[in-house]
Amino acid sequence: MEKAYDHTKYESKIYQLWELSNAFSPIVPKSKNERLLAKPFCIIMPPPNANDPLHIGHARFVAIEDILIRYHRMKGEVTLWLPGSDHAGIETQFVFEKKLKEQGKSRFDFDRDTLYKMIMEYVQTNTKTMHNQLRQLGASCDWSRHKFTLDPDIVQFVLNTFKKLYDEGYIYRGKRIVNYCPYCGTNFSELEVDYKETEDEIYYLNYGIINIATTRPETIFADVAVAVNPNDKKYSSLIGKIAVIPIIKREVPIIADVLVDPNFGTGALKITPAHSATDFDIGIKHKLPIISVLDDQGNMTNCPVEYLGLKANQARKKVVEDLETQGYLIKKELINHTVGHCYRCKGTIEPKVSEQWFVKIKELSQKAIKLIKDKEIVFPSRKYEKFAKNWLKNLRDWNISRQIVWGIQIPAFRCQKCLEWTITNGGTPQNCHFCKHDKFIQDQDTFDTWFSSGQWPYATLKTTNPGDFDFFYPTTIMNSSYDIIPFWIIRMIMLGFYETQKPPFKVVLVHGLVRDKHGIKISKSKGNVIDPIEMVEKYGSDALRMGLVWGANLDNDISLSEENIKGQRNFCNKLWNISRFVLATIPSKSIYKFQSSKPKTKNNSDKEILKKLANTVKKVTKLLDKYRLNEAAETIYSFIWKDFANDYLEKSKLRKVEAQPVLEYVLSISLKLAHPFMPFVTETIWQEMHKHSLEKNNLLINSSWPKD
RNA sequence: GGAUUUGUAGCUCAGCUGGUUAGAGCGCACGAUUCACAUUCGUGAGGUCGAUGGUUCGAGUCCAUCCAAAUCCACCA
Repeated sequence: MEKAYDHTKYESKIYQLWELSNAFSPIVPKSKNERLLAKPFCIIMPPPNANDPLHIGHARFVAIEDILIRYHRMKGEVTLWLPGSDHAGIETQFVFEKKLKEQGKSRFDFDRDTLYKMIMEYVQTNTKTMHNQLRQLGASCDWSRHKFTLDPDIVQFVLNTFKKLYDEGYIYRGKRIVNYCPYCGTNFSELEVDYKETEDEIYYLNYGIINIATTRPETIFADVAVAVNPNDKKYSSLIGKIAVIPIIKREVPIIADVLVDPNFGTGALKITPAHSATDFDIGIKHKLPIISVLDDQGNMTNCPVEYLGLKANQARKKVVEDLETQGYLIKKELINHTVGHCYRCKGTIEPKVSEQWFVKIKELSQKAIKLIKDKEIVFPSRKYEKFAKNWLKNLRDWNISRQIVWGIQIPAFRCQKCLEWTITNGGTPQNCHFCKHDKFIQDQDTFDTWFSSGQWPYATLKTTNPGDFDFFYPTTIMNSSYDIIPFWIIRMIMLGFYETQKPPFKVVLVHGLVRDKHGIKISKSKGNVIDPIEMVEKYGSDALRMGLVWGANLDNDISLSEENIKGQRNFCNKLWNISRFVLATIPSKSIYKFQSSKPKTKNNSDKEILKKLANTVKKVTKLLDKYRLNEAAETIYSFIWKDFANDYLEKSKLRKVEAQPVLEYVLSISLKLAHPFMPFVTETIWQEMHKHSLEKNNLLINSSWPKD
């Protein structure tokens, strides 16, 4: 063995050794009796987006899940970690369009099929990179069961669920205000809109007998009413009377609604249902018509001819000029208010009325809440349980259509004759239910990516090996960072229970984000990005993994510094050198049987270290069962470095031959304890130890978890 | 406006159901050196656990109030 541990020499070889021995692929017991005795342990990996290399956040979840997986595998449970990748709808299409733009092209240069094929190729290349990166991180997942969200069998499940939801009355098509991005050409869910404080001009306008204030004068042509608060005394005499829209001189009613804030602007609000969410709600309540003055490209329409075709901000300028010359502009002032921006392209979101597919959420979310209340789904962290329940409680109907190509096209077919919709689970229908016509056009929209990933746990297990679903479902643990609880975790609970009448997982293990060494959020613009693969190459996978669980408990965000990773690299080297010391006196050619059971001894320092070892085993086991990975890691670190190396090993130098059995025993148990955290260095040492062993295929990964 | 969380050593953070002199890593100071390891070893400095009250035999831990900070959600004409 060399003087220092050089991870670059061993890591990829060790991973190959595991993969070739099928160590990651569980064998589901065939007979009923065997199955009753076997204990399943299953984690479905949150499928990384197939559009970019892995970032440090992925590395954290890989570390966490791999630690748990290896621990349970060593405990003898039938352990499956199922890897996957996510087509990640809008995200991926956006990343891809950025690449197109670099080549001076756009999505409008291609037809639907071509664009889809191009993105698919791009995604497949990325997926390969991602898989190799997962290998570099040491992920002991079962590659033979890998699934992709656009695998045909997965897609079929998603289509079936949509059809079932439709048949059972959970799906409807409705007019709603959606967050439309004219640049991206699609709408976004509420969660995908960033609200930013913006300084804008607000214009006070004369509407005949009443004055209003607005930041969007270009939409006055879409006004259908003026509303005041019913308790606002200064306007009570005007309710029911008529206001007049400037320039076009259209008469609209003055109505009363509690949603109007009497202290804002003039206390009177122009109602524009097509371009504002609040106005839309008020419009529905008062049965007002909807007039839209902006088309899908964000150009003016349904307005006087001089504004036709202008962009909203151009139109605004011109309208304001005209209002001023015609004497309708009373005053303008600057205000700070929040405006929705597209989280992808950062452009202004245009609230827009459009027809979308919705899932009725109430019943589904109530059942999900009940599963959590009944502890059928357990959140070890109280705060994230509250977070998830709170989200479920406040969910609104779920808009699942997106106006993009990259995704699963919605199986909704519109009859060309009567324009009614027919829903299938994939194929074009034979005849229209309503008029018997046989020509259809399929909806161009695709599903929200979370609608398909929300079905991930059962869709994957039902499409891998026969028997997987029965044995592994409900899965044991779902692990994710807290930021995708609203998008993903709660959707999986709702759809999983809807489809299987069982929770999709028993435990939701939520972890925090990775931050830089000062606790600052990592972002490209701040330049504090930590590339996991760079760290692996520099310090080794084991060091990075330890760094990612070290120092902060799972719930909280973790501050990761290169110094910390370096310190863990030093720990790997410490373990390496302990082994070098222990193995130094072993004859190198003959067959050697290592001390694998607890040695009998009368020596006091022997007894002391054996006792400390037993306590450490007990403590680490308990901590791992409670998901307190940071404390477990620290316990192992401190035992190996302080108790074993600095204390016992130093003392043993005077009596090396006599102490040899204890040294061997403590080393082998230490390797087992450390293996889930630092799989590469521990396996490398194990292989070194068993070079001349009689047992074939003696892999640490397959060994058993220590008991005392 | 609603919800959640945090405040412990210079920095980043552990400390689970309350129980001796409050811990780790990094950093800092001093010292050691052909020893398995300089990716090392030894010694040490450094904290009235955000503040004030309360419960208790006993509070970093539980309760109340206050101060400071963070995150998420809603609204903004």
